[in-house]
Amino acid sequence: VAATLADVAARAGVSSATVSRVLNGNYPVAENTRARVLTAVAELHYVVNAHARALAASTSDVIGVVVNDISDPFFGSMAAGVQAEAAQEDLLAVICSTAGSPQEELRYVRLLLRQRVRCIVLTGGHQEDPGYLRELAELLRHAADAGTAVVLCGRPTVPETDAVALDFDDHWGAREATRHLLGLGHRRIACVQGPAGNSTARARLAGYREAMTAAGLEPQITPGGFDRESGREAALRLLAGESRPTAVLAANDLAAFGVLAAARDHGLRVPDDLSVIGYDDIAFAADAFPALTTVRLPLVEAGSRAGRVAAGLVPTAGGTVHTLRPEVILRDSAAPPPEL
Amino acid sequence: VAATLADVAARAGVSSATVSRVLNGNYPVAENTRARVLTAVAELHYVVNAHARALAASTSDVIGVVVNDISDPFFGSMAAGVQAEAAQEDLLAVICSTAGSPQEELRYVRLLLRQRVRCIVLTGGHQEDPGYLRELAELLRHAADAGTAVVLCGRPTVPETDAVALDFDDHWGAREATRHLLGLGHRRIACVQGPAGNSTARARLAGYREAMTAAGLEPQITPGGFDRESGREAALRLLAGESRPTAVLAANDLAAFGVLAAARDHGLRVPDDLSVIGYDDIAFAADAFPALTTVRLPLVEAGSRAGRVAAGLVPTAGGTVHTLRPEVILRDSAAPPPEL
DNA sequence: TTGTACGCGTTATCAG
DNA sequence: CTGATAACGCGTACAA
Repeated sequence: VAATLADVAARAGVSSATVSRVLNGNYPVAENTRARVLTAVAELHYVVNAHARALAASTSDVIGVVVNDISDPFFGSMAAGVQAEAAQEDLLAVICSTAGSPQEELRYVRLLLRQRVRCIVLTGGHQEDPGYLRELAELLRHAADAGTAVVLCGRPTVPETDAVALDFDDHWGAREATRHLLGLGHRRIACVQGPAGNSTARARLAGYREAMTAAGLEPQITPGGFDRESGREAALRLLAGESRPTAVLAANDLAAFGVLAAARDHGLRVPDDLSVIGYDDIAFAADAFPALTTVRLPLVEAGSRAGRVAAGLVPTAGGTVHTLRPEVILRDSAAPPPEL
Repeated sequence: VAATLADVAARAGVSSATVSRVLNGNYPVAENTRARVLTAVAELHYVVNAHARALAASTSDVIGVVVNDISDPFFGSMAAGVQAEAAQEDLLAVICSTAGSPQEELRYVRLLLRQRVRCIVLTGGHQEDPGYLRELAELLRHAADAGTAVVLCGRPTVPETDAVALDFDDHWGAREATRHLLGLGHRRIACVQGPAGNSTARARLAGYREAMTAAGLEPQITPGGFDRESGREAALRLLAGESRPTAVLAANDLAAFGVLAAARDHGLRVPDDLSVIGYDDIAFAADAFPALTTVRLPLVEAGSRAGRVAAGLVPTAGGTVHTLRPEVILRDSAAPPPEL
């Protein structure tokens, strides 16, 4: 039911090759035949078949973006950055949500590979499982062989691979955030960890650890996650336990929201009784109560840069790693500890 | 550099047809030849070419989703719903952000049409511009002719079109929210409008109007938008003006966050001095200060349903309209007006 | 159960 | 400047 090049050609009284030429404008065509072709195109409501084009030209107009959860602003912001940049080049972005499952991620990479996408952007920290990483590395090498570039956005490089990485310096960010609390006079600073085995969570934890150790303090770490509920549960444990902390560094902003909620449930005022620092600076951090002190990550910018690489706008040596600096944003959720 | 069916066939010592058959499993194949084929596939790292497959079988494995802004949780949630459902069927979702521009929307629909996507999901309210709607309707008819279904998610039906619509009853929701304020004793209730010409904004405004008129009250409407900043500016105007309202119904939660911020800047306590109600109930509404009273929309569910239709899992008569009921969520930002 | 051969809609090469 | 025509990689009747 859809018109083809041949249909248009027949109607315009030319060969299909000519139609192709006026459509792509890459070869000279006489002005009047060009006009005839264009009317035929309009009359038949002709629409190029991207599959046929991709097959013949062996190029695709789509890039793939893999995220944990597209409704999470952390990923949403990066995806938006990628998408915006892709749009500049008339590229389409297929977005895949893995729910944090490495297996799903591998599955999606395979799916994207058979779509012959121009490039695959993997966002967010990876799971530090040797088996998974080996499989991923192998997949990425096959991708490279097949001409599909891979960009890592907000995630460290994958060993034995020439994927370009745009990583956040989370070690630095968490260390600075912890130092800020230290500077305010806190000594009992707890850290709500991110998901076990997540590279981002590990980097943040390491930064926290470094700052604490350097200050001669004992790290106080409790398991958590990157979602609000994990943060709440972790905080509940922390606040109920012995030696309650005077400050909490959360795995990310969502977890920090959970910590804030738990503090409220415990009748603690933030920041008077408890200081809380988040991580990421998603858009809503400023609207939380109190406005969340946090570590800002240039999420959209990272996405844009990844998108530009994906679109082939910037020449990149394989295996390059670019590190993006976070920034501590001072708002109202962190203050000096309560007097004793 | 990528292996083809023929390569695999050669290596396995069979015809390419046989390889195709074992890959698709839709025809009987002898167990040992099947094994030979599979080893060849593995050895050559063969990956199906989705374009070739789509061309030959004239079916595609991708659906298109058009949103205003993927980093906005309103759209992110719907997109997540669609995506999750698509994933069940091994479908990929290409997500396009229009930034609210009707022209961009049309452009993306065209782009998706040439990708021969299975289905296009258009999310969120549309612009009520006759020219745009006419063009859209025409495009959707061509889509139908070409076999591409269209689902409207969170948006009213497009006239002269057989697109399936899943719409929210925003008129009802805004009316109930307003009634809630009325019931609390408010008389001076203002409404921060959404973007001019947006169908969703209009429906919400109409609901507000109806409730006010029924109560014999004068509507107090101020231009706004669906973003935080618009809400803040609108509230600033409202709070600086004569006859300051005791309650504000915001166009959506983001705008409500802006209203809350403006109230803080004015030294007004919410809800003691000013009640605020949002709309959508995005995940962060509960973390705002005070926790936002709002109207919950089943965003993810709407997305899932749209996704199921898109995946062809549910038989749908063309032109059907399903209306989803919102629900007023009582939290802490709305209370009786201050004593005079 | 397996192979042959054609068609899917474009692009690109090569004549003219 | 334009027209044949051969790929592109796969699905699928039709035959064997």
